[in-house]
Amino acid sequence: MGDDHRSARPLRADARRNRERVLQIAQEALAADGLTISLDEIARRAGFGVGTVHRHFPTKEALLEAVLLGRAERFVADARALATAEDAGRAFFGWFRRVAEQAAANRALCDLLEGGAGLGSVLEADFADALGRLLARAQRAGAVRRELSADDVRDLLRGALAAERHARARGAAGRMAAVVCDGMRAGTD
Amino acid sequence: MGDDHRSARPLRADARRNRERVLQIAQEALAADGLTISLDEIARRAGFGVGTVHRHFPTKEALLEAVLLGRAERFVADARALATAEDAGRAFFGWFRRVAEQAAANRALCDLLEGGAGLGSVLEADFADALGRLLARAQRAGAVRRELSADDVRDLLRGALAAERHARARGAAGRMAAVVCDGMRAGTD
DNA sequence: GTAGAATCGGAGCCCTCCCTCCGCTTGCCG
DNA sequence: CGGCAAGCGGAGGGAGGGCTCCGATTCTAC
Repeated sequence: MGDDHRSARPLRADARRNRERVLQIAQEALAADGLTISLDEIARRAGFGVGTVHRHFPTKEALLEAVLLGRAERFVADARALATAEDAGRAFFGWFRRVAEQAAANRALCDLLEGGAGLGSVLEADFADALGRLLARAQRAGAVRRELSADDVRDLLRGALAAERHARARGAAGRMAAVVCDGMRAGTD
Repeated sequence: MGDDHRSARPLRADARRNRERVLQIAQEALAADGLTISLDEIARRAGFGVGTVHRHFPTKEALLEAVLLGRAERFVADARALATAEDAGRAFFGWFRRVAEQAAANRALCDLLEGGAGLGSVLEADFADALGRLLARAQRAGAVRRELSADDVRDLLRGALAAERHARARGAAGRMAAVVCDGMRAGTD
């Protein structure tokens, strides 16, 4: 559901440049400071007035969507691409760790995936679906414990994200997600 | 460090009752809604004016401390009591799971333990110390992977907490922390 | 070069929070 | 019971966040 243009006339050249700059700065600011950063602060960092930010992105949510939705969708696409991978266990664990590690590098993305249906309940449904398929195959292949449901794994991903986010700040990236993955493996205990 | 009274004269009977009631309602409200609940809302639920809440607890932080510090300290005491337990592995994992499960039942306690040094940097130090001892013994006993540092475990606890908190809302309490514990066990993979 | 449309800046509105202040009420001691 | 300190309620100050509005500015078609 749409940005805007396309139906109306194209943006003026300077406006298009400014829009790009807002997007760029917002992306950096969100990655560094998370979803709670204020639009005033983003405008300040970009060197614009608040009005300019609001004209291009009418609400804060619209800006978040423009910056983050694509990234989150990539995780879903990634999961779908692995739906028929040879090694179902490898596919599942690889995806899980990749999501945890990549999201951990971006505070806003973390906030988004950790939170409930904060942004895009549609995306959340797709995400759950893709995760469910990957999990089911991995379980049939005997690589993941049978008793874990898709909701369990969704919550474990939230946990891995929280752990990775903090660990990353101390230069221990990747290890926390690995521990959680080992916990999900079959035959442990 | 100190509530208040004791040095001054004792509270008037009605004031003491009211103080207890604020504490009681605040405890429930915080458990249900987390650290971000407003003092106005707590006052409203207790049936008092904001002024009354602020007289008994001069700042929001003071109220949080009165409600939560004791609970968090119990975790530290619990860890210390287990410092010489027979089975070091059992002691470590039991403690880890207990913290994750009990805190998961209380949103504010979760927020507190997940966040950095939000409240009581002294407590945080004690907490880290107690956790470190429990971990070191469990590792010497071969029950926990050697490569995990105390900071790693602290972050994994944050993760387990986040996972448990969400899982609890769907009636899957305890399972998430168990998975993380299995991931920390030695000899996996 | 110029007129007019598109864009911009940021003051300012509204809302939510924490906290303070003070006039009114209430328990308590003599 | 009377007086008064202790306690109470809640208006409102100050900070900060989202969003709007409109005069000033800048681009661009002609």
